[in-house]
Amino acid sequence: MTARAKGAQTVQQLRASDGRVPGRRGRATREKLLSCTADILEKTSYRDLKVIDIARSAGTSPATFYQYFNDVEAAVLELAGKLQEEGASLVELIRDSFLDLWERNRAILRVVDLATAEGDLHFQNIRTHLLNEVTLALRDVIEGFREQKKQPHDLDPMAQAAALVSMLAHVAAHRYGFEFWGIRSDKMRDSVARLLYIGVTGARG
Amino acid sequence: MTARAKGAQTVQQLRASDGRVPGRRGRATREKLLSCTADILEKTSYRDLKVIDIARSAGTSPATFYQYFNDVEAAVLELAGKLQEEGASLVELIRDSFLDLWERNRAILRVVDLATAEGDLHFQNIRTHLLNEVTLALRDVIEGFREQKKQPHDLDPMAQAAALVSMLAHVAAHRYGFEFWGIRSDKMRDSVARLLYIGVTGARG
DNA sequence: GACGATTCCTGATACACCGTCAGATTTGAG
DNA sequence: CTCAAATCTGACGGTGTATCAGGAATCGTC
Repeated sequence: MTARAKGAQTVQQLRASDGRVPGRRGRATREKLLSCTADILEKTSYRDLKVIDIARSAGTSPATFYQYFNDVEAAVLELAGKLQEEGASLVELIRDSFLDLWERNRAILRVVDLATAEGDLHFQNIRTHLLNEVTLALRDVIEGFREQKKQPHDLDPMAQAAALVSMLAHVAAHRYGFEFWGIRSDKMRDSVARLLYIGVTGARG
Repeated sequence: MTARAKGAQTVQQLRASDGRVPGRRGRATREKLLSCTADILEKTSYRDLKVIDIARSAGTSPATFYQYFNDVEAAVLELAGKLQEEGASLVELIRDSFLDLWERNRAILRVVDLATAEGDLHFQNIRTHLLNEVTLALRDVIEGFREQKKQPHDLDPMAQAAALVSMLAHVAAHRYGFEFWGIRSDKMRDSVARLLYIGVTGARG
């Protein structure tokens, strides 16, 4: 079992694994390493993501990698963390861009999913924050409909919202899988939108 | 990138990596290796699942492991394959045991999920077969309600079923995550059941 | 533009795991 | 008991991990 990242690296001041404060060049190679990590993650499985490949691909040596990250997970964690910023505007995307966000970052998001399922707290936080806003926004809307008696009284708006977001997330993650089943993606989107609508408003399709 | 399992091992006759036909003892250690793999998968992350650990834990050597499996993935694949048999009775479990199936095999199922997302066909098939019956069963029921004009005419029953199964699968996979959000699991179950009911029948809660 | 200090990078290294093979050991049928 | 098939393992070359000390580039300053 490898050690997890020991300290948050973006909190106060960016630090290398020793105490150095990175300058222009340092940050550049750091970024390069990150983007190479993302690239490789697109092409190979998470299990086969190796430090040496990242380093090679970035035209540098493994030792350099460890200058900036404690291990591969730390790099992926950082990539995932960047999604949080993107997730801030996620609420507006509910209607039909939710799938696109997932699409653009599917390589990272599936690792987030796995790590979350495996109980890694770092990733769990990211996942939470990423979906939190959507879920909360949905909850509020559902709450409104419940107060209007359009939804059952004993319904928990947060649970309902979480169930709906689960559907969104899972459908997004397995987007291509459905085509394999002979399901047209526009039909899929229809069903998701419809269920979302019904689940939120309590109305019929 | 490691090689994927080359041939199905359970199709005709169980074969070791050379041409041997395993006997009593051989199958025993094979089983032992499998169960140890499952055990370790419970405790450590998929990424850190090492052949040497499995072998040690089974009281044998890495070389023995390779006698029976091409790589770790092959072992996990086999474990996942066993779920297909269990999945055969999955239809009956729709109402409230779906989550339990996931629970009992969560370590393996999350790997199946990841591998599926990463496009491994072996795993994709297992996932497909595992969820296939449920989805098909749901589809038929939905189809029935559509013919009764209880569901919109332009609704694709298969897509609708897939969306609902997505919700089930995702909720099951992240069961504990919801407690972290302060969502009571009985409320969660209520919402899922309700959405499932509405989604299938087209009726209101 | 030369100097020193700081930052950056890498070769070397010790260690761990992978995947393979020849050969030692065990099993069991006759 | 004997022998052949089945089973296991020690040993090995190859690759990846993680660390460190020291060489190379960069920057501020005079």
